[in-house]
Amino acid sequence: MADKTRDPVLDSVWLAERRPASAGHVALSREAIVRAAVEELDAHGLAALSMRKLATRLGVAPMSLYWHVPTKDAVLELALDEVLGEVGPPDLDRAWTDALRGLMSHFRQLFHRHTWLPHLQGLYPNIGPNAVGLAESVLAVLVGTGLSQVESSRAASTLMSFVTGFASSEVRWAEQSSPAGQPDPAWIAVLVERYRERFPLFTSQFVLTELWEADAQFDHGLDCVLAGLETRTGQPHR
Amino acid sequence: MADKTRDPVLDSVWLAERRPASAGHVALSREAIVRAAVEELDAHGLAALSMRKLATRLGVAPMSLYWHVPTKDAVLELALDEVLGEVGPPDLDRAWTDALRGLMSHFRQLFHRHTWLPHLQGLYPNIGPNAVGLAESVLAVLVGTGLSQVESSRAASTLMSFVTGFASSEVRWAEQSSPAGQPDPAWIAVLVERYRERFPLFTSQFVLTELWEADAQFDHGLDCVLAGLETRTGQPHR
DNA sequence: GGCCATCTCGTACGGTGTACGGCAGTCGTA
DNA sequence: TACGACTGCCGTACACCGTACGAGATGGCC
Repeated sequence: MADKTRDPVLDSVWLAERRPASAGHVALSREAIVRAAVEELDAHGLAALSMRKLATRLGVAPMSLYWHVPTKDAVLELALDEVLGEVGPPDLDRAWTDALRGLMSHFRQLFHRHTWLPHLQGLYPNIGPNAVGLAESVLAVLVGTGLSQVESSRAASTLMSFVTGFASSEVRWAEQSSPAGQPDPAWIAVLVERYRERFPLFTSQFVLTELWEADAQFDHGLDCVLAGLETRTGQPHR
Repeated sequence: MADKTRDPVLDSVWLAERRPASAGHVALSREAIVRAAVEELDAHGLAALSMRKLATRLGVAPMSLYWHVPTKDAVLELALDEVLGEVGPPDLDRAWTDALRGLMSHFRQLFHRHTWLPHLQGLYPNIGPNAVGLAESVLAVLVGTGLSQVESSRAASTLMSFVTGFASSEVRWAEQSSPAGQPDPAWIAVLVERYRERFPLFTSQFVLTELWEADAQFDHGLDCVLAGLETRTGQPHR
């Protein structure tokens, strides 16, 4: 589905008209469907979500969903934006770097809570209210430093790119690591064995235990981006 | 498919044994399948790729593919790594920032050539030879600056995170823009109309034509990350 | 010739998204 | 009160998917 001849943005749920709201009773609603979808995704992942299972979870026949929602893709698009709403507004009283750090950290946590998120990130244009709200938050902080609008936009794009890229690959690796964070030694051994001569730098990474600290890795990267931004703002770091 | 009960990494093609190579003639091979898959993906996108169509393209019955390849996911994993091989080795004679710029620029171009790439990026652990080779290249440049291994790894992660994040969202937007780069004015109008009061900073971005220059945006972001890196290396920028 | 490994394929199963039309209930109007 | 129109729910059906299973074809080696 996700493609076919469907235009990725002109068919976006966010651009289509919503069905006129009813006066009478409900028993089912777009909101309930999206909520159930998020639960199902959190519990069983993207591949396990089907319209039939979703309907079952809601105690309803499969085709009933299609009154409230035009297509399965729409459900996913709505679910994506739904969780993006969990990032709160920025704290504009703190230093701009700290405000951004807070925002980005919350954003990253989303990927941990909803590990299906990276799988959707590349699929839809993010133009839902919560996605846009997040962008607005980031921009607000940056504009507050005195940066021009163009510079702020560029900085926001850079920041968000880093965090989505980082979180996506982080989740991918975390999916097959022990809770403590170390990867499974069994396949690490296979990997190292296979690549040792050809890729010595890559394989020798696996013995550096500092690198398993994902939080430190993230902070390091974020600090780096912020430091780079700073060379353009002239504002003091930290 | 992509999930089910499948473990994302222990079932990776790269960790499984390959079928012993044959002596006799071939008529079909893993390599041919992967090549055809990339062609099909380039031409019609991820959603349009099915094992049946792939088989048709190869002039073969659907189930014949399964001798050379364990599953459809494996095909996608192989296709992903295949195109990653298009990024050449780094030019170690240039300044380290320029070497990285070259590498990252090639990497970004991959996403333009193969727009299905972001859809796969979040799905599999990238442990194919070409993915690892790319990581090795980046590490080689960084280690060459005198950075420690840990610092180099961190820097590489930051860099790659930015580029994948940037390229993914870039492709998502590009998919529904005119070749010249401007987005479709029709839905822009809808978007602006809907969000004007709530998200003034976001909506006002659309009139800033400088922001349509994706290349400039990318260079800006990359420069920013490199500048941040530099504050740690002590090496001169540019 | 006989055997075995390699490779191709036909059939079939259980799943998917969703088009289409039917049906029950509610509401606005007369 | 009668009656359409509309809202919301759903049963059936279709085309398509990934792939398990086992049969058959082909070739090299003893």
